[in-house]
Formats: sequence, structure tokens, C-alpha cells
Amino acid sequence: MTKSTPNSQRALQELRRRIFEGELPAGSDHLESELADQLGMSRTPVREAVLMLESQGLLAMRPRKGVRILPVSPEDMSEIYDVLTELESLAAERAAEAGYTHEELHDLAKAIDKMDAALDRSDLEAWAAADDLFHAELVRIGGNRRVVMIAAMMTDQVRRARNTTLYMRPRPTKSNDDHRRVLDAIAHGDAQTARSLHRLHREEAKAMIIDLLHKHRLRFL
Amino acid sequence: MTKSTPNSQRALQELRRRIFEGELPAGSDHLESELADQLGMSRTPVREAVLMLESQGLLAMRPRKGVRILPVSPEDMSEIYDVLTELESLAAERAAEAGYTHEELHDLAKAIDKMDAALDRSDLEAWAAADDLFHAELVRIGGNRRVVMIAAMMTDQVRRARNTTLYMRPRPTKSNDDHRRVLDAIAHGDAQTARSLHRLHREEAKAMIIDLLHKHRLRFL
DNA sequence: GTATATTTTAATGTATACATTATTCAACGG
DNA sequence: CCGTTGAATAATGTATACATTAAAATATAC
Repeated sequence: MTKSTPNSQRALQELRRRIFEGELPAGSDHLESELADQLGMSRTPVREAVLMLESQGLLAMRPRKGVRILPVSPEDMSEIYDVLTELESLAAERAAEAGYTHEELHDLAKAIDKMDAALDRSDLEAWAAADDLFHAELVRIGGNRRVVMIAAMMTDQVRRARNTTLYMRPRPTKSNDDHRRVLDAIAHGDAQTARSLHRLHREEAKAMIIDLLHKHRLRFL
Repeated sequence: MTKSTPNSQRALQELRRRIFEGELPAGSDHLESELADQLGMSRTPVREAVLMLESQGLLAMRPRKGVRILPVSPEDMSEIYDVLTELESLAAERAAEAGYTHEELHDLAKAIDKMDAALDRSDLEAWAAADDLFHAELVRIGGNRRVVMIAAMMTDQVRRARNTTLYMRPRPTKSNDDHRRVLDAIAHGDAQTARSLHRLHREEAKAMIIDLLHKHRLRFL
């Protein structure tokens, strides 16, 4: 019973966690050796993790200046939501075309139920987690592995910002309705409806969050 | 006058080249130490390059089995073209909305001219290069940096396959017409036309190439 | 006092040695 | 002869030492 997970993997997960939780704040710089000390390992696996996180757009290696945790500007948010809008709409369309059974759409339905339940308890964290689940499951059944990966990457990039605005936004009741209608369209095999409903859903989400950022003068997160 | 480019960067570029040129064939396995020897450097920078190439979807590190150059199946091609279709269509729409001047659209027009010229000389390699240029410039003026990066990644993933089918496909005269019409729509600020024309262009390209792969029984490239 | 040249410093980039571990191969028992 | 166990092997994963180089600090000239 030794630890069999490679250190580079531990570094990756732990750095991701610290970025998402804000322990490594947006815009902050960190030396490779600092991070290595904090994680209790040598620079080698840390560097490998940092390289991976760099290609996932979460940080940037700046020679001699340390690793910079990338802040996310309103413009970044706009870009990210645009990408998610296009690719998830495709996923919704393809999911509808695939003719899934109710059984196969169970996880999607369950995610919506969780959102409803969380909303009833006014548990926004749980709602956000279930929302993530819905979107992840949607792209999964869309059947395009590259879309899955890109969507995960984009979601990671906005995670901090999304958490910050979670308590500023209006109660997401409309959002839950949207999800149900998308699921219905998929279940009925109505591909174009699924696509356009989901597109609208994402476009509204984008407008809402960009608006929030401007109202609260949040220039980067 | 010493070489100031880091070895990891050299490794990255050189490995990319060897993958695209087929010197590292699809499906082949290679030890880190082999690659390091071939490139005349130690394993460290090679490993770093390999990690980057892995997150770009060009190869996979398989513990104890070496680095596998990822083959591209018809299904992969389908996924990649679907992603490009969505994101480039978005770029075309946004480019049209941006109201660029003729000056600013010059590079796009030049790419089309190059395609025509190459086609006149029946220089397919040059045509493909100019085609790449057109698509790269289109996403660039689309104004979404993430779309630029993702499109570049997807293009890299299909590069080998595209080169292989280049001499099997019909003369791409239709393709050049498509490009001109897309450029016209962008120049006229007709966003929806630009979007739908480009979508159609990509959908046809996808159908053509997938068809070619099946006809020639190309299961992976 | 300011600008420039030079030294020093500190961080990254790289090589190498070593630890770990999956795989291979051989020995052994059935 | 086949399957299982265990040692040998070989590849990756990691630590560390060192080389390189950009930035900072100091000295020097004007």
C-alpha cells in the first residue's frame, strides 16, 4: 500500500485545485522551486505539471519571472462562452440525432433534477456542480471526444470567474427550464430544436455573466 | 552567435516536423531515449516537448511502451471537421460583423489568389498551403484567440491525413469559389451569409474527405 | 546625478544519476 | 507441457547537480 500515483500527476491535480480554490490567486507569480517545496517534491514533476497546465490555458510560464496564474478578463469570458455555445449546440444536435433511449438520457435528467433540488434548498454551490454535470453529460452524449475535451478545457478556464459571480447572479430558475426543454428536444429526436434552444441558453448565460462583470467592475478574475 | 533557442523548443518543432512528414509514422512507438539520441539532446527537453505534443493530441505517452504517434481514423476526421465547421463558421460571422476594410481583408484575398494560381499550375502542395493560410487568416480576423488555437490544433491533427488524400481528391475548383463567396459576404458585412456559406463549405469538405477515406479503405493515417 | 558598463545574482534550462516499476524471461512445480 | 512464481531487465519517473542567461545591483565615467 504505497502511493502509486506519479508525483507529476499529484502536482497536476493539486495545482489545479489550488488555482480553482484561489490559493494561487489570478495574476500571481510563483517560482518553480517554491511550488516544488510546497508540494514536497522536486522541480521536475512540478515543471511537467506546469507545462500541461500551460497548454490547458490555466497559467503561463514566463522565463525568469515565474509561473503566472492567468487572470480571466471579460473579453476572455466572451471568447470562452462563444466557443462553448458553438460546440455544445453541436453536441445537442448530435445527441438528438443519435436517438438515445430514456435510459441513456438518464444521467442528463438526473443532473436537471439535482439542479432543481439544489435550487429548492438555495444551495448555489450544489446547483453549479449539477449544472457542470449537465453540460459535461450533454457533450459526452454528443459523441465527439474532441468537443468533450475542449469543453472541459473552456469550463476549467472560467471556473474561478463562475464561482465568483455565482452569488451575484439572479436565481437561475430560467436556466433549469432551458435545460428541461433541451432534454425534451433531444429525447424527441428534434435536432434543430435542441441545437437552437441550447444555443439560446448559452447566449443568454453569456450576456448575463458579461453584464455582471461590467456592473461589478470586475476587470479580471 | 550561438544558438539561443531552447532545446525543448527545438525538440518540439523537430518532432512536429517529423510527425507531419511521416518520418515518425502514425501508429509507431518510440522510446524517449531514442528520440533524445536522434535529436542530440538529453531526455529532459524531449520529455517536455512530448508532453506538449500529447496535450495537442499528436501523440500519446504510454508508460513502458514508448511514445505512440497517434493515427487518425475516419471517425477522428469526422470529429475534427465538425469542430472546425462550428468554430470557423463562428469566425466568419464575427469577421463579417466586425466591418473590416478591404485593406484589412487583404491577406484573406491574397490567400485566395494564391490558391487560384496554385490550381492553375496544378501545384497541389501550394494549393494546400494557401488553403491553410485562408482558414488560419479567417479565424484570426474572427477575433477569438481560443478559436485560433483550437483551429490550429485541429488542423495539425488532420495534417498528415490531408496530405495523403491531397492527390486522390478531385480538383478543388469548387473550393476556391466557396472561399471567394465567403470573402464577399464578410466584405459586405453579411454575417449570416458568411456563416452559412462557410458552414456549407466545411460540410462538403468533410463529406468529400470521409468518402475518399472509405473508398480507399484508409482505416487510419 | 545620470547614464552606461560590469559584476553579481538568481531563476530557468539541461544533463545525468538514480529510484521505481511494468514487462520479460527463466526457473520451478504441478 | 502448461501455468505460476520470481528474478532480471529495461523503460519511465524523479531528484539533483550544473550550465546558461536574464535581471538586478554595483561600479564607473562623464
